[in-house]
Amino acid sequence: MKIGYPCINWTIGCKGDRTFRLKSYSEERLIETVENNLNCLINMLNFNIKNNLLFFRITSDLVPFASHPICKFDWQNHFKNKIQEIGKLINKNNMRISMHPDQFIVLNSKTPDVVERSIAELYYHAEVLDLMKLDKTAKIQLHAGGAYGNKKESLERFADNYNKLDEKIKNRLVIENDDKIYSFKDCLFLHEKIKVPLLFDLFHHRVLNNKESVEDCLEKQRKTWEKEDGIPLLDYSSQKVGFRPGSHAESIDLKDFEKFLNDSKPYDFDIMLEIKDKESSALKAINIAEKDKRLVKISEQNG
DNA sequence: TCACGTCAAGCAGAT
DNA sequence: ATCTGCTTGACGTGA
Repeated sequence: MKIGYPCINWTIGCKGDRTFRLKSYSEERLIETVENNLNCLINMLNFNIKNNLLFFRITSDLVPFASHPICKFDWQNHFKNKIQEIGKLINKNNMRISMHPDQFIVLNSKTPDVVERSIAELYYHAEVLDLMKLDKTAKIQLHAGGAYGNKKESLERFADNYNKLDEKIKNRLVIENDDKIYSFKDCLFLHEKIKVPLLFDLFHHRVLNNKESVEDCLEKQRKTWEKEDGIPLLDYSSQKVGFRPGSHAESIDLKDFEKFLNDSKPYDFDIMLEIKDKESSALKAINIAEKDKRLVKISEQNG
């Protein structure tokens, strides 16, 4: 078990997700921004290593407009050395990495143009991880998409489009249950069709489910991951009290987290804390998890 | 230096 | 029809 937080770190004053307006696109601007983002990523990774946070989600904004037609720049080659350096840092410290393309990426859209642009964006994500020379355990997590009034048909459309994807993307894509449309059970249906690994989002499951126990989901999830995919990934969050169901908490509910750690034995997985205060909650979580025999520690790996 | 309108992209649900 | 949320504010013009 490794624990981490997504994309940005509020402590070190450098977030690595800088972007700019499409209107002000230029090659110089792109280079300058990516340079900044990669340096920040290194800083965040070093912070994480120091604090035993060995799971991290890399922002989709690392290379702004990478999949947009406006971008003709060969950023892959230009930043090859620096990206490889980052990959070495990750591999040396045996860190787990994920990425999460945002809401515009809809593989089962009824609009062919949306699907095409989504695939381009997925390709960009895969390229970042490939350039870092990370193995198949580094994953790109995506929701199943829209419902369009017919969930079954929409899942079948997802499966059809998935089957046409480049291996480069298929190697890394995993599907996550959401809190509005596709429950974990729906994702299992998808897994049966295309054998894609499933990422279990505990919080989404609490909002949208089919009355299955968490243990039941963890058992079924485990079977969707092959050995080379690594141990399963899990998103953890808790409800922001007084806000709409599904609203993410500002900081971690430690009692709930501790209870989940106890209840989830003997399953092993890496946990992404989707909590708004980021590393602050992650550090508290690590403190609690230190008592758990499942936790992988940096000293043990290097020793 | 700061206020504030707007930002590449999709979809669903609430208002 | 328009707004909000999603993993999250922050870019950039105008004064």
